[in-house]
Amino acid sequence: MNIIQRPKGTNDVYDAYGRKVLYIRNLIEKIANNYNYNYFRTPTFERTEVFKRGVGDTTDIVEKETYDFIDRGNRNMTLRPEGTAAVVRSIIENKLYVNGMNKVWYFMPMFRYERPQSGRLREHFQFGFEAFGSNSPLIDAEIISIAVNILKNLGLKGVKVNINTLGDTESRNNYRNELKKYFESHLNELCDDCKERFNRNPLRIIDCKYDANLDIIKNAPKITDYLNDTSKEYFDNVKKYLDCLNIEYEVNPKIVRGLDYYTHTVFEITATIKDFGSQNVICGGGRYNNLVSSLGGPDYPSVGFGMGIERLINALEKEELIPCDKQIDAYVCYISENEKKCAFEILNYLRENNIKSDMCYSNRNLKGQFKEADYNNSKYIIIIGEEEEETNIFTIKNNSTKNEYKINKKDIINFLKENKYE
RNA sequence: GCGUCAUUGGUGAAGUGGUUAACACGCCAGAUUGUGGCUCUGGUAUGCAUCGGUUCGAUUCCGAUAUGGCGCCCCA
Repeated sequence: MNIIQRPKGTNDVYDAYGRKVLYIRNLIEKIANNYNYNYFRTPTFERTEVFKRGVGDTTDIVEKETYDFIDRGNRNMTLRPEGTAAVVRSIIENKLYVNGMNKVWYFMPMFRYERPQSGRLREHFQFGFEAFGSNSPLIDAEIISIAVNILKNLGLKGVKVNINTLGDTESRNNYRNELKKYFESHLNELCDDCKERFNRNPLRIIDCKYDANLDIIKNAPKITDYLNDTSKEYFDNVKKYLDCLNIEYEVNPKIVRGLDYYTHTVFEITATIKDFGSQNVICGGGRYNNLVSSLGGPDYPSVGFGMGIERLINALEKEELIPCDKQIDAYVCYISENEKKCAFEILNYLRENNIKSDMCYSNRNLKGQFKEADYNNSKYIIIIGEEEEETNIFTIKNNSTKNEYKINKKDIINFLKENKYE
């Protein structure tokens, strides 16, 4: 075993990939500001119970995918497998529910003990948006529109929202009982997984990919037939508001989501991406009106979504939609060792004036320094020799046109700023 | 967790049961001067994921382990 090898299913982030992560993060931050959502962060690990009770201990995530450990104080801890339950815990502990509404976004690593694949890691980053404290279908539409907006801003085509409702508690229980009744007599026709689901979470049988073609699944009762009036009206309003935001969606009664806390609206977003394998769902979310109270807080309805960064970057790379070139404004070169100090001073002067710049710190000749300038993709090269140091008039070379200019020291900043996009 | 395929330098890779592991890119040095990118010359893996086994001899064959890809389950 090689200690230099990173743990299974984890990633080192550097160079181009790092720039891609920051590019997405910056965009999210901007959009979060526009929608007035506040930055949120929770600890990387929580007491295991937070996720067991929050996410639901019949879900696969908690049943077989959590990263659990016992700390030195003998406490059961779990590395955060998803954001929502952790944020909810924090909302309750800090009594943020007194604020009425809390609109928050996060960007945090998540951990799931799984067999890795591309777009599926043991440590992956997810960002998400959560809106607490409103029962209005407006906010469901807002949350969905944020997700759609982000994907469209990134340039993805064919962004498609698949939406469904699970109804309120009453509707959901009615439906659940009806499903149990329905499947009871057909139990032996189902796959082994579904037999297990029958006891724990019969809704998930509907979503089974293995049994999807069986007539019993196709003819199974539909949630839409078991919604009470308030649930039906709620769903209609969500759709109405999506229409008024011009968001394209498709109602898909099969979406039930793998997390137990959802009520009413659930949705998944896909996009058209070349050669994308089984990980084409890049965003998932929904409403979870009972989660805050089930973790010991007050009645505090909420809705939110999560998106996986690595999967998103995969998609953008396949569609060639993500910039990753590096660039600086100026690279300072010196002809001989004598001018090194002068170069360092000029460099500092540039940086104090918000010019993105650098110089060579090892003892390379001019040729080597030019190479460094190219490596850093510098727009300009400033050359300092004996003459420049004496006269304070510097040679500035545009690295794409190769034109050279003689510029007085006090005019350098203006020159670089004005000619930045030349 | 199941199935399946893979793993050769910084990167892309060729290749073989037996002397120095091809080629290309990249990188470094020099020709090269106060101006590079072109060209030329030279240098760049005591090493073929790891550990065992078979063998006179293994990077090549076999096994285990590790990691990665794809499919399934599930999910972001």
